[in-house]
Amino acid sequence: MPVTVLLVDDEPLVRAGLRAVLEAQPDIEVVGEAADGAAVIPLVRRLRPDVVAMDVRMPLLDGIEATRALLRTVGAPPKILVVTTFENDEYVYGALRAGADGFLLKRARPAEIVHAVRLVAEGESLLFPASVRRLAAEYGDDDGNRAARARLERARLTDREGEVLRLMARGMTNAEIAARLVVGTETVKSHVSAVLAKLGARDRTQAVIAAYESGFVAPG
Amino acid sequence: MPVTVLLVDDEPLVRAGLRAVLEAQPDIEVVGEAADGAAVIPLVRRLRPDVVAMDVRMPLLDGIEATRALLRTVGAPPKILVVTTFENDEYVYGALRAGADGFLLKRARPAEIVHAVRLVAEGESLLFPASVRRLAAEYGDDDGNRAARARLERARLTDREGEVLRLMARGMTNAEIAARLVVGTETVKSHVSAVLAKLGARDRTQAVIAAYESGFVAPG
DNA sequence: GACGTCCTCCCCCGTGCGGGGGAGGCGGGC
DNA sequence: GCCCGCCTCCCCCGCACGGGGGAGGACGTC
Repeated sequence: MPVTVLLVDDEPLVRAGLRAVLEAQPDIEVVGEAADGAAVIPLVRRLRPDVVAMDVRMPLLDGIEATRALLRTVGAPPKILVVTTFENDEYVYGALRAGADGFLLKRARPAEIVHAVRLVAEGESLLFPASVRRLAAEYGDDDGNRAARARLERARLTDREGEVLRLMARGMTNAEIAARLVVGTETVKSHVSAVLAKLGARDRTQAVIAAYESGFVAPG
Repeated sequence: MPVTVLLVDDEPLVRAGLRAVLEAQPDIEVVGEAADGAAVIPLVRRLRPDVVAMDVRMPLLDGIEATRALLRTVGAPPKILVVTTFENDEYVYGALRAGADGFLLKRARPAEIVHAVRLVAEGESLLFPASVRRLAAEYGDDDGNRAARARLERARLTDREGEVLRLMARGMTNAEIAARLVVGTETVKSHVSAVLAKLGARDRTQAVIAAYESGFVAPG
């Protein structure tokens, strides 16, 4: 009995690529595709896939909301493999908290992609090897997944800080951010300082760079 | 006689996607793949494809250098279709100047991708419709391609300015950039001011944002 | 009730940044 | 020959920024 997979990504090219890679395996079958998160639930109900390979950044309903919705509304939900372009994608951790079973980098080699699908299908939790290893090495912990998640939770920006960082990444000054959020500039300065500290950034420019590099904000 | 295509991209997933999309067409045949620019020339000599679909950002030899090398060393070179993630990618214009025949966004729909390959195979020059239309509208010119290229040439950063912007996008202060380039800080300030003016940015943070948004620098 | 977290706002203070000027040298193009 | 673009460096000046420190109120957890 083959592993059945549903592909969810807004880029047709990525779907075609995943389909080509996965269908080359005799024990994996792609049973459907969706271009946005909103279409996922009815498709899962109908197709009952073992695994959903889901992009995090999508129109209408993103991967986090789609994951949450799936686990809430579908009995015996499929395993959810979050597909992303960047390691340390802010959204990925959101998706993991929402209940996703693992994530996968788009730049992974076909063999890794296949491996990841098989692993989550078997019920294993999976963070992308490279980033897990790096984090484990960095914090001297051998229980990679759990430690990595915990650490990333601690360094996590608060809602307000994330909001401020997003506005910083749109090129706004502290005064403009203050006006937008209807608070004083001193408040914004506090949040900015917290963001800089948590991100290890020296100034707002470095913070914005970190936001782009981590995928916290995306170009385009 | 089908159109023969050689795929050049460092991401296996993108190659698989392009292959799946193009091979679905009876009149298009993918005759080979390469993962970096360095492998292109021998492959072109051997396979003689009609079209090379080439990523701009690649290890070893990027799309610009590969394009230049192809046109210089191969008799009766293939048509070159540059594949990119961002519109207004700095490298794309470099590739066009180097002699590429058109460019194509990765997020294009399969039909557009197929269309683009057919078009350049027939000898048409092609810039991605959306960006051409926007530029044409913006500058009130109906000769889209030519005007767009000319405009982008004028607003183009000088070599030094581009170098400075790249270092700005790595979070460096003016003093650090000056040390790196072995010039005075006043010189760097001049270049930074020029960059801000040409990019319409208010400060270095906005300039770095523009660099990311335009694909001048890429995350990851 | 005590504690922690988050959001809010306040002070002082040094400085990197960017604007507005100008200017010299050097190369290529007309 | 001349002009123009580019790279280099210089002056003055205002200010947004970021560090350091503190503090109050709201909310939830234990």
